Amino acid sequence: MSAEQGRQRAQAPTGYDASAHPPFAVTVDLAVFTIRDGALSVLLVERGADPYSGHWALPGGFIEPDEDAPTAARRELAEETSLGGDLPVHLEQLGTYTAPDRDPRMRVVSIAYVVMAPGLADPQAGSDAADARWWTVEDLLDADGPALAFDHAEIVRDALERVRSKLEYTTLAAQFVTEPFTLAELRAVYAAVWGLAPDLGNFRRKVLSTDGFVLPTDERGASSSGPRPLLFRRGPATALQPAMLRPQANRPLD
Amino acid sequence: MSAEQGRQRAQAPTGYDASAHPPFAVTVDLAVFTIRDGALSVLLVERGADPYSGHWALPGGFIEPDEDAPTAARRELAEETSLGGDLPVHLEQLGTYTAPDRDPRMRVVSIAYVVMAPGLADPQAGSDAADARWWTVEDLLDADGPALAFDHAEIVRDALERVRSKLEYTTLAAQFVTEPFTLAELRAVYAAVWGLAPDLGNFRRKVLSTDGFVLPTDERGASSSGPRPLLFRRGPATALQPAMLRPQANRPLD
DNA sequence: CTCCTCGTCGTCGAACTGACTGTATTTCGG
DNA sequence: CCGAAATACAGTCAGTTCGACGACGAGGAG
Repeated sequence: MSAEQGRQRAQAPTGYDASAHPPFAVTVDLAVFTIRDGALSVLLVERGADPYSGHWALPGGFIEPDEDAPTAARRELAEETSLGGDLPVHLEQLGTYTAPDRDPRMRVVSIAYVVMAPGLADPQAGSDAADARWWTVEDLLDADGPALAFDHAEIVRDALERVRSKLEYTTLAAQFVTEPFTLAELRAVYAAVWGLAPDLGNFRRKVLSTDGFVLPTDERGASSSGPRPLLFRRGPATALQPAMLRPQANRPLD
Repeated sequence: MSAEQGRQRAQAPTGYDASAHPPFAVTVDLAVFTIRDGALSVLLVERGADPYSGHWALPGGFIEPDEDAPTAARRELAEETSLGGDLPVHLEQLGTYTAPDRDPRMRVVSIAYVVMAPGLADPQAGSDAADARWWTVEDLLDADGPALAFDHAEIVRDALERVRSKLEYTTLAAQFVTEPFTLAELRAVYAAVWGLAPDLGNFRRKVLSTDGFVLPTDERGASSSGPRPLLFRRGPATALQPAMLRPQANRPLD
């Protein structure tokens, strides 16, 4: 809501007294995932200014006066990764983080977004960041991994869980591979995100029997040894029904 | 994020110039669902001030300087429904709505929450609202239903879809009934939310075979005719694995 | 006493899954 | 040129869950 407060504070119905409300800054933060060398990775930037100078953080920035949050997210994504809005990246809102002390300077609420994209190039440190690079999730979550700025460790945890669960019941894995792709490449996405590869035969059966998950082409890719695998493109389907379960989570009712 | 902008705007590292950023107001809006007389219903308040004076809207209000969004949501909930924080209501963040022109007075972003609670009493119009009452979802979505203020129609749509899908793969339905409850009452929740009741026998089998969904008591409730049904309480389980599918969505791969 | 309602329990075939085996195709080492 | 290794792809089989449906029995209404 927004207008109830006009009533609640007994102000003039049409006027608005900004001083009656605490000043908020609103930003977007991006948890950008890709798969590099078979490992699920997140894009982080090294902060060059206080607070948290020298710490790694999620890319992000303020929402401009005339743009909404998705637009701001796409703009920041383009600035940080040279990913244009035309690339088939998946971008979805994760949640909003509002702890009053999450930024020591002032009251900032951050709208976090999850981005999933096929193998991206190494970023160059933007003009505003000391450094920028991909971190594998494994390195990031390691005990002696970097301590992230603000509450970004929490955001990364939530984003990771979102990605992992979305692979179960959507066709989102196809967003992580470049077209055309083989089924082995698609399976490698699941292996990288879940840490455990689904059974090869059952995976093929599931993907191919789900109408519109992948579209077969009439081409075959290269092979280091063995038959040349058929190439596919992304299909129009978005939901997986029933879900594809993560291998380790298969015994929920025992 | 929040501090990147310090860099991006080349400000002093520790200082912060609020005037460099657009002033945002941040509110929470609540989509409170309950089941009354077998119908899924949403709580709305009638606005008593411009803009949208006379229109129905979701309850909500500003976030105070020293509280986070969940705290603000609980506070507004208590103010609007006399639901204390002790009642077993489910409250979860739905998403944040940021269209620049969603409030004609100033820039407002709203963090929407979904609340699910057992049958609630009729609200009395708060001191700040012209009126407040429950609307059945059916009446609300009807062609000649009320036009909601701001973008609240969109929020209600999203919230409704959230509730419907959450019933599929979580034990959330138990949050809509008062303890102790019968399986028929629990099934009526699914019927009200989905608009179609799951098969009785299969529903029993699913609920009872899901460990920790409901806990049997040694009491039986009243019955207008027939055997007296066993009473249950909510169990500790939260996830449903595999999911319980909405009846009309059972043929996804045909 | 009888009808009717509804809680409870059981059955059956279809669909899906996990685990596994088998076969064909290609490259590479010798 | 030939065999070994690796890989794509197809198929089998038992176990589980699901939708659909029917049977039984306890209680109240007429």
